[in-house]
Amino acid sequence: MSLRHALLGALADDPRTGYALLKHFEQSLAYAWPASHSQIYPELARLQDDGLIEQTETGPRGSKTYAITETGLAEIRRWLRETEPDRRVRSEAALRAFFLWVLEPEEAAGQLERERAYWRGVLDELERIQAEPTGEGRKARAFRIALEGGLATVGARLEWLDSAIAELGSPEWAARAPD
Amino acid sequence: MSLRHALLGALADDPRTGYALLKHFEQSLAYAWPASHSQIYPELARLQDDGLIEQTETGPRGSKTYAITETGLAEIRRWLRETEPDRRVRSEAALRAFFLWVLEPEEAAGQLERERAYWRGVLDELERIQAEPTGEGRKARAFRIALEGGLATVGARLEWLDSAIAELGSPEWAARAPD
DNA sequence: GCACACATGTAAGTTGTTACATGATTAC
DNA sequence: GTAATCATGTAACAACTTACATGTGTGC
Repeated sequence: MSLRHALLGALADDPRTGYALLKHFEQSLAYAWPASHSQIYPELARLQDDGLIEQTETGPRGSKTYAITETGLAEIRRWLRETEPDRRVRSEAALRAFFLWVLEPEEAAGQLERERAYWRGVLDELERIQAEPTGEGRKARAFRIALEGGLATVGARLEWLDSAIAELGSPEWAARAPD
Repeated sequence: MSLRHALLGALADDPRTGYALLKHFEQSLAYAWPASHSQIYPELARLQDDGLIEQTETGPRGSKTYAITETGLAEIRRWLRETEPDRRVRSEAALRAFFLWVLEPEEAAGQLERERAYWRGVLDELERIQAEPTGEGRKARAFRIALEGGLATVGARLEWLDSAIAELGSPEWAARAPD
């Protein structure tokens, strides 16, 4: 039920429309918990049914603004405090690394170079966000902490890719028989 | 269809029983793609139906040993070469960082300390695996590269947790109103 | 007037989780 | 004998993806 709590957390931050939540997911939360509109809208309806959020406004083009309720705030606090985080991480990119030996070294290195280009782009984007001016409250500080987590992870991945590409280019790989 | 290719990759490495694959997932692949027995066994049956793997042996206690076929090997190569990796990463632990401000600073710091303890354990385990002697072929080298990826990621996460915990303990957090 | 971004929703299918279910061998 | 581990499977449910579907305001 992470999506439920992700939405609750985003609305605890500030009342937002469904569409604004969708954009928020695309821009920042996507790095931790990607979600599409077809998941978000029905879940918002369920959260409202359960009294954890309420619709406070109807805007132009049928947009609906939701705000978290007291019950909802209690629920996200309970989730953070009382439930054990599911620490499993799913990453197809990491999975592929295990099977690099299936390809010839040059081809494997080529794949990793594409990965590097992609994650460089992500790092640039995160650094761009980091450079933007922010407030000084706890919310802004927490956001910056989360952002630093993203930067650390992506930075480490890039360093790893550099060394992995170098290793694939070393004579040991090329010289040796497939296994 | 990542599970399918994860199984194919593991069997390309070596023929294995379903149970051995399950253990392999728990021990190494889990860091990239967790999977349970209730997903693995039916998927093996489907892979066999599709001719990508074949059962080569029936062992004690009804265990079944599978080996990859030529078709299966071609399929994993095709997957690695021709399909774009899904680079989305899902991590509840990372998600929770965005909502740290919802808790009081001391409580939030406590949560991060639990995270730190958990990831230290994972780092220890990965370092233990790294210290084990391995072969020198491409498979062993690729495995070590993947392992280094895990070590880099977990190491970066731990460094981030150290700095985040320090920041939550700083006077700015305690002094300031919730927002 | 037309393209684009805004804005929300549903439906079908796939993937993943949790629980149910069963039986065989090994170590004590 | 009994507990633990080995070994495989199914079923119900929840979560997620992709495709379908529709309508509104803004800028050119």
